[in-house]
Amino acid sequence: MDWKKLFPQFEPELIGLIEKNAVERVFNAGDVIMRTGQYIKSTVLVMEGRIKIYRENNEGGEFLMYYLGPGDACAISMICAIQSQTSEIMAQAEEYTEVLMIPIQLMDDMMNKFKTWYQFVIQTYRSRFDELLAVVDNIAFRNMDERLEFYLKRHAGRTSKKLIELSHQQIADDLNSSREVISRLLKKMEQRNLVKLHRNMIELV
Amino acid sequence: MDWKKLFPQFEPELIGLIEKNAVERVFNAGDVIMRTGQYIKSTVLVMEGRIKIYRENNEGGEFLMYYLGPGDACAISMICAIQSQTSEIMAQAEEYTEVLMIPIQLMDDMMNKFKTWYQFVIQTYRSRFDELLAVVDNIAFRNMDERLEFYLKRHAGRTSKKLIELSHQQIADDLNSSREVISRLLKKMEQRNLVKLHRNMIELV
DNA sequence: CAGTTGCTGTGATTTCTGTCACATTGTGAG
DNA sequence: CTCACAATGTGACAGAAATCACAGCAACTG
Repeated sequence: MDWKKLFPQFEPELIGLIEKNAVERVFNAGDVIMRTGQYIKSTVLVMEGRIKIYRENNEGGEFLMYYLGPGDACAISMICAIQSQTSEIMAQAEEYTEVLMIPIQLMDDMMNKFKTWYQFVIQTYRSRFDELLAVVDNIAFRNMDERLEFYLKRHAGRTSKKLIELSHQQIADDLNSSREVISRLLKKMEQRNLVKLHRNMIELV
Repeated sequence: MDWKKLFPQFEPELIGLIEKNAVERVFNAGDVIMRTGQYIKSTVLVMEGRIKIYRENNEGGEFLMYYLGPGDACAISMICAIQSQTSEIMAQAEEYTEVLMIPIQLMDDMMNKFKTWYQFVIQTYRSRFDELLAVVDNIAFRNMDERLEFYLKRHAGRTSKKLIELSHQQIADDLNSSREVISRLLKKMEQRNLVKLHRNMIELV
């Protein structure tokens, strides 16, 4: 595994420590990686794939917060790991995904010894906090049409493709909306020449 | 100032360092402490009073995220301070407020030297992240009536009073709603015997 | 006390979104 | 090809909330 390329800032000693202690795990598309209320015992580094971090409410509704990709770490797993607390979110693999699980016992040590790790943790907090702020902005101030555009752009940005392979139902779930609403809004976007609609796929133009 | 009582976990050496370097600042009700886009040069510890952390959008709407009280620290100022970045939020004193401003230059040093500081920072991140999660839950899954109840309870919890001195307009602003909607919902709550309404004041029962 | 100002109550209307019902279309299995 | 099923399109309706219009009421000012 050449996961070190994803974290070029880490010093060799830190990489050695991680390699010696971390466990590699693999998930397939749809696998649930972390569940609301679950006890956390490791910090997660993403090597490959794409993890969806979302919130679930008791009535079956769900709400996408953000994605983690290669080189990202789960901020929540870091916080919870350090304090040995439970998580309040769901994490699910969107595609084939490989992660490194670092036992929480190492966290304190790594924070103290390695400046690059400490900075990486801070950077991770900052990024996730910002993403969460963007999410709050969207649901607080924007209507569904704008939220949908934001969603599609973010999705395209991640995969850097012009093609988004999602059904309307999946999008509706992520936005905690309903399929009909999404279908209608997408049709309007098509009429405005922003997208082209295909089966199970949306093309940005 | 006996601010040390608010942070009993800090070791004497850390307290000494803070006392030597931090600047005390005072704000009156309504003073803006931090503005969107403003450059951050200090980490803020709250000694007394109450600070409202909220988001503003370009069309004049605002949206309350959470409050900071005595013993709290501003997570955003910590993150931004460490990375010398700008903030994306507004902070405003809700009442007479005293804070300690710790220059960012000290942050790295304190994180390395003092385990209690490091743990305090982590604890702060965790708390704010959780609060933000609760906010997301509310706007994503709840209607205005439930959000209003949550808002009132949180407000009462903070001040540990049964009396909430706010106009309907202020509440509407915090929830990014309109006065009429809030008035109507409060009336309904009064009919359900959850509150009593007075001028500029709401009484929880 | 009269006048002004700000807070609250309430109806009418509109927009956005969610829900139900059902039609249509694409795709793969047999 | 035909059937079955999943994805999509669309109309009708319902409910939440924003907006507009205006009335009543409390509190302060001079």
